[in-house]
Amino acid sequence: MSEQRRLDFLERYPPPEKRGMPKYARLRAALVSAIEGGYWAPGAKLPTEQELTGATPYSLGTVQRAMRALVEDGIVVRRQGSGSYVATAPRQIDNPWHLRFRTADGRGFLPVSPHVVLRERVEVRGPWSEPLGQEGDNILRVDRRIDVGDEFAVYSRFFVNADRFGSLLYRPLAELDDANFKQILLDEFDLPVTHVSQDVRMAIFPADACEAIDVEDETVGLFLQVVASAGAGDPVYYQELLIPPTERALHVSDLREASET
Amino acid sequence: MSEQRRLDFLERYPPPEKRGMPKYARLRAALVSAIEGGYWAPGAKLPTEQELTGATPYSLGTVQRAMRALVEDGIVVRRQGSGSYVATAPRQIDNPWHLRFRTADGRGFLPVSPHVVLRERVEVRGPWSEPLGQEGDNILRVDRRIDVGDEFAVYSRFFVNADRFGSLLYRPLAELDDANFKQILLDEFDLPVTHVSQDVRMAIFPADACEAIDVEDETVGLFLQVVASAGAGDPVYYQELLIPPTERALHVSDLREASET
DNA sequence: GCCCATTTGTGCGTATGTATG
DNA sequence: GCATACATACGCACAAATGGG
Repeated sequence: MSEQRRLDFLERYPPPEKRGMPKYARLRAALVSAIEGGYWAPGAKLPTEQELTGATPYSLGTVQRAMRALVEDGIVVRRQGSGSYVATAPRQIDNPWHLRFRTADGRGFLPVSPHVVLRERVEVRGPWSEPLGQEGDNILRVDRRIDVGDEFAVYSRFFVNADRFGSLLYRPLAELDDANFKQILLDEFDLPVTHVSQDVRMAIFPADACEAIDVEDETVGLFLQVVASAGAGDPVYYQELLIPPTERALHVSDLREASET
Repeated sequence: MSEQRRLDFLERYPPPEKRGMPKYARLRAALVSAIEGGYWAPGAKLPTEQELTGATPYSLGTVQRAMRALVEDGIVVRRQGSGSYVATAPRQIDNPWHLRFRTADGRGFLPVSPHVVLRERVEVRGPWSEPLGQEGDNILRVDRRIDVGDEFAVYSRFFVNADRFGSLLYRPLAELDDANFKQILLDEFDLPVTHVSQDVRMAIFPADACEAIDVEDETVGLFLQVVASAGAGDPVYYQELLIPPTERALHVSDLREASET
């Protein structure tokens, strides 16, 4: 007889009931919530497929598809013949704004603290125009100064299509300070950001940015361009990051590449 | 009656017959080969699930799993009620050495041409030691100068565990010039590189690297550190790239993030 | 070394839902 | 309305790895 494992996670972390959301996605979401909420500690053994199919309204195939997705996320490790376990170093699910700097020991990331310095519609065209479908001034730009661990500051320019995501226009600025835009997209627009394209080079920073982040004019630093998309071909935002010279390394990806052998 | 679609791709692009390779992976590999080989043009309609299950030794579930993997790769687009199509801008499958620089128009990538300048065992420890499991001098280092589109050169330091991948030691250097190490890992060791962690910062280049890539001493440029893993927690190589100042943007990722909402 | 229960991995067949044209 | 085609879901069978006795 196998050891009894906790199976009431569905009560504590109920699966979302979004209309049209498939079962495997609901189960996956519930498991993610439970793991992030500490229901199972890192390294803990998860219920077996049998237990999950028995104690939940999900069939074996559905359970397996949800678990496979968690493995691809790096949240769960499965060992044939042994069991499924919470990954010991679960990857950060929400890497807000794609801005993570390594700590000195290389293991963690420095805390970031953003605040909005500008919000406006833009009519000029730029690298954002094509991916976001600019027509006239339907582009919303949000600039932020992002303090990184009391060491330095990064300047961020953020662009979305105002026709699609106009509700951002009417939020108070303070609310945008700490907003995880990915979370907003998922919660309010049901758009999961799944693809990220990032280009990096060195560049001379413009005067306004230098002033905003307290570096001297004409500073040369890292220039990062980000296009985030929902699904394979639906860009939802474009972002530019100006990172002054620092010893800290910017972590640009910890992502899956090709899938399933 | 539906239009007859070409179904002899399995003869022209036979699925690999690796022992223990699951069917869905073989079908996926065959489809990838056929698409990359031009059997179906971008935008072309692929055979339906029915046709595939009927004309191949694969069941519906297997076909669907292979197709879903292709969608996650961005190689195929599926539309319910319509069909499956080759993506019009299929992502580059093999981004050798993670070194791709945008062309001026931002659409393509500059050609790269590497050649080996050094191959040796190393005993000193470094950032590669922990992920690769260094014990004594069991680390193999391969340095290369990589010319990028006749414009500039990048210096690359590459590290693997010699105990695991010792066969690299005995290959002629010329053969390593153009080697796609990912392909070697897949073909000879059955190890698909699926995870890539990349950190970037600015750094002063050491004298030997400056000389090798024809830039002046003490040059400040991009410093990129890469850890590539097979599966969630099996690092297979560590790489450092020294990129001198250039207008060209380095493309650091076009990868999936979270999966299957 | 072997056997055996457990657990995940793969594969097949079927049924049903839903979007497309 | 209708046939087509992808999407989800279920149930079953067997293979393969694990871990303990």
